[in-house]
Amino acid sequence: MGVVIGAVMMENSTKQEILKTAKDLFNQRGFNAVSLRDISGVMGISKGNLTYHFKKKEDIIEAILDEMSGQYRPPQVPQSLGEMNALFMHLQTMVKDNAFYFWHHAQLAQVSPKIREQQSKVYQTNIKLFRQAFAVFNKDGVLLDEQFPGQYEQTIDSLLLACIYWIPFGELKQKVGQPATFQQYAWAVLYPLLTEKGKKLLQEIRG
Amino acid sequence: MGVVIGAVMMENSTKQEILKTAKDLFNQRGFNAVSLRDISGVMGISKGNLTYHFKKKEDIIEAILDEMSGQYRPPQVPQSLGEMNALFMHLQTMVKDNAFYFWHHAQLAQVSPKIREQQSKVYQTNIKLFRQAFAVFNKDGVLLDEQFPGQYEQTIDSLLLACIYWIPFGELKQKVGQPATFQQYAWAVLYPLLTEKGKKLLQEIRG
DNA sequence: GTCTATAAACCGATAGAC
DNA sequence: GTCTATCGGTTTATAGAC
Repeated sequence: MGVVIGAVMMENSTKQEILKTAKDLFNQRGFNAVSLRDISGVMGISKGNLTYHFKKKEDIIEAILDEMSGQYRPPQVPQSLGEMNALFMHLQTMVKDNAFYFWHHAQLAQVSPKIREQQSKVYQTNIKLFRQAFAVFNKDGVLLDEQFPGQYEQTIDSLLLACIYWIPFGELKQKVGQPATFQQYAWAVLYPLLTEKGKKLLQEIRG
Repeated sequence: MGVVIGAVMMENSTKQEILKTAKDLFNQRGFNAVSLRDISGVMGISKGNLTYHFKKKEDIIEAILDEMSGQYRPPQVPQSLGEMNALFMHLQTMVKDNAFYFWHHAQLAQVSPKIREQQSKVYQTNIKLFRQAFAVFNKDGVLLDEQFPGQYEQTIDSLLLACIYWIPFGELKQKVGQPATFQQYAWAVLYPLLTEKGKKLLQEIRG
């Protein structure tokens, strides 16, 4: 939508170009190190033109996030450990492609209430997804019963925490050893909760 | 050291006062929302005086971190699950008292290489600590053997990840439910790796 | 040490000409 | 839509009086 003909196409192409350039620069230099002048400079347009399309830096980051969440297709509830593994890989790719966002996740929540709201919404969506998946796995006899009240909930939180902060944590590790993938963290947390049946199934999936 | 008599005491007291005020403001308003003018204004000193002691904002944050790591006593390797629980509570208190640092953990790594270096050092220290603790627990028969190569290592990473990012993650959760403590996350991750003996011991400790 | 005063360089943001 | 010009605010830095 928006991309129709001639003049209208132009309208959006500059706007889209700004978002693309901004995202690239954020990924390269970090959100704080990128000024509006940098973006317009790289693009070869004037700062005035840039602020015509986006009044504030805040508006740019919000537009990028809107685009991100627009592209994001809420995945189906995984019905098997194989589908769970696919979900982990999907999340990992998504995080990698939007590294700057997860690098600045905490800070961006402080930038605007809208971003804060969106983060909260994504968190709620994902926690529901995992809750349902855990219920399925437990019913299918691949996931152990809760060993104490709240175990599932806290395990899910550990998974989401690892997903969100995997990027900056990996950077922290870098000098010590090669950073693990999110997939590895996720299965390491989940593995001890699997039944014998579940463990065998996982081994088949991951080789 | 440095605090001796008269004039010499004065030298450091202003410097210390700046660090204390800056840290308080960072905790209250967030690192980015605090200007040098804010700090000098709250203290009732001139900006010129502030920049006499610290040339750049970067220097202030580095000095605060130096002080933090100076105060930090590297704990003994926990020899029992009770001592492990005490370590978790100690870490939790430390994180809470320096909330601003963990809120901005990823961003501060980008501010200066020195901070990045210090974070990496702390990470290395802690990973060693947990490795040794895990070995002790396994020898004492309260921790299961590794069920796959790297399980201990990745479990430790999950613990450290939760420790570092517990504060911003708790803020994200806030609207959904009451945030769990770091202690809760830590034991939720560790519990499934405990032997029956270990699980019983833990129940006695935590009630 | 502490203060005032000042200036350069940069930032986000706005107004108005074309 | 795009541009130039400009504003107020910030960090950073320097000078010099007390």
